[in-house]
Amino acid sequence: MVRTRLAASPTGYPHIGTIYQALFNYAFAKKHKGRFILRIEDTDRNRFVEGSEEVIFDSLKWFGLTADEGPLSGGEYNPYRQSERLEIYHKYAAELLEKGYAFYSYFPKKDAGQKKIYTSEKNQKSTDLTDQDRPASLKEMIERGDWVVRLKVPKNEKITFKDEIRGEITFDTSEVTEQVLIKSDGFPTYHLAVVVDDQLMKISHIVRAEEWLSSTPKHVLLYRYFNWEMPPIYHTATLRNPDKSKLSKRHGHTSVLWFKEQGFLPVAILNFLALLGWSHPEEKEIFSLDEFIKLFDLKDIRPVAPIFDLVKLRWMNQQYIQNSTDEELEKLILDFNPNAAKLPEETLRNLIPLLKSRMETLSDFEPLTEMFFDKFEVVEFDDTEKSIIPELVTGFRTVKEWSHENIFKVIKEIMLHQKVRMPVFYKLMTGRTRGLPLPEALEIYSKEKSLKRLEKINKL
RNA sequence: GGCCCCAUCGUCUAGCGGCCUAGGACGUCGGGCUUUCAUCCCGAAAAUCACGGGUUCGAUUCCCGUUGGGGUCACCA
Repeated sequence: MVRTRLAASPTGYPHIGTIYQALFNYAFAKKHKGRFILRIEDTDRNRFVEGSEEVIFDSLKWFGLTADEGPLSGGEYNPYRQSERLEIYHKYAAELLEKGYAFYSYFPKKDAGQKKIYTSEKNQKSTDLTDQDRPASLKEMIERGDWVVRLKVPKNEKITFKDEIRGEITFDTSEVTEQVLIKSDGFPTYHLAVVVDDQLMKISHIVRAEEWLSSTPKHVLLYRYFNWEMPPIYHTATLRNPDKSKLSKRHGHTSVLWFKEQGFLPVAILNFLALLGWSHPEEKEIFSLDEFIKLFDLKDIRPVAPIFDLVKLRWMNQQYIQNSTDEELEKLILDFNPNAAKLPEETLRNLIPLLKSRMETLSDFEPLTEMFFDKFEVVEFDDTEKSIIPELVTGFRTVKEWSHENIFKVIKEIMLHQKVRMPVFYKLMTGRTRGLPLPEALEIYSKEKSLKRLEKINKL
C-alpha cells in the first residue's frame, strides 16, 4: 500500500513550497489508491506559532489536498503530532544509547549557537565536549538541562544511498556531523523524529524537498542502526526566486495566504505547481487535479530547481477564471470580495460574463466594477470631451429600450461625426480609459444612473 | 570555504544516440477581429542545447573535466 506524507511544521502560514510537496505526495498516493498522511512536526518550541496548525489544515483543505490521516482525522498510527509522541522518541533514543549508536553529550545551551558562517577553509564540526558525568538516563539528562543525545557517526566510511530522482549519492562520514537527536528539553530533532515516524507510520515513499539531501546520510545511519529498511526516497528540487535563490519571503511571495489574498484560485496554483519539474505527456498546460493524478508518476519529476514565475501563474489563473461557469465565478467573487454582495443580485449576475475575460485574479473585480459602487476616479475633461456631453445626454434620452445595441448606436453616431474614439466615452462615463465594454456596462448600470452621471460631470 | 545537487529560448519545459537546420507554453513584438480594455485567432523574434575534452559511423541525449548556479554544514525544520 502506498503511503505518503507531508511533514509540516507549525511555524506560520504554510509556504507555497509546502503545497508543492503536498501536491506530489497527495497525487502519488491517490494514483495508487493509497493514503496521504499529514504529520505535524512541532518539535521546535521556539519557532512554534500559535494557530498555525489550523492554518495548515485550512490551506490543505482550500487546495483540496486533505489528508487521509492526520491530527484532524486521526488514524491507525495516532498521534500525528510529534509533540505528542515524545515517549516514542525516547524509547528509540534509549535503544540507540544502549547499543552505542548514540551518546550523551555535554553541550551548554549558551553554546548552541546559531548557524555559523563558513567562509574560512576550516570545516567546523560539532564534537562531544566531555565524557564526564554522563547522565544515567534521558530523564536525568532532561533534568540537568545541559546535555543532549547525539548520533554516533562511524569514521572513514562512505555512505551511499539512492535518490530516486538523481541516482546514487555518496557522502563521506567525515561530512556527517554528530547530530543532536534529543535536545536538552527532551524534544527530538527532526532527524530522529522523521525516521522513527516514517517507519512507524509505514510510509512507503518519502518525497521531500532537496534541502534534506545533505542530511540524508544521518537518516541512512539511523535506519541502519535500527535495522530498518529505508523506503525509496525522492528529493524534489526547491522552488526558486527570480534571482535563483531558494524561494523566500525576502525575494518573493511564499505564503499561501498571500496567494489567497491576491485572488488566485487554488486549482490554478496547483496546475501551475504541477508544471514545475513535471510536464504533461501531451504538453498540455491546463489540466485538472484528477487528470494530474492519473498521469503523474514520481519517477518523472525532474531534478532541476525551477523559478517560480508569477507572470505565468497569472495567465493560468485567468484561464481558470475564464473557463468557470457564470455560477462558479459569481460564487468565487462573492467569497473573495464581501463588497460584491452589496450589488443587486441581478446586477452582479449580468456583470459576470463581462468580467470573465478581463480578470486575471479575483482582486481585479474591484477596479473593474468601480462605477457600480459609484466610485469614479477624479479626472479633468478637456473641451472636446466636454462638448460631447450634451449630445450624449440627448442621445441617451431618446433611447427607448435601454439595450447595449441602442446605447452603442448613440455612441457610434457621435463617434462618426465628432471624430472621437471610444476611450473618450469611456473616460466620461467611468473616469477611466479602459475596462468593461461600455454599452454593455451602461446597460447594466441603467439609463437613469447614466444620465445622472452625465449631468454631474456636465457641471464640472 | 568543505561536501552534495543541478545545467535546452528571458521563464516553465519536450527531448531519454540518428525523427532536431531543437518542439510546446508564458512573456515580448507584429497582424487579424473589434466598441476602450480584454478574450480569441494568425505570425515573428528568441536556445552555436554553458564551455572543453572524450566514447560512437553519429551526440542536446552517454562519460570526464571546467565554469556557472543552487543547497547544506543549528539543541530549525
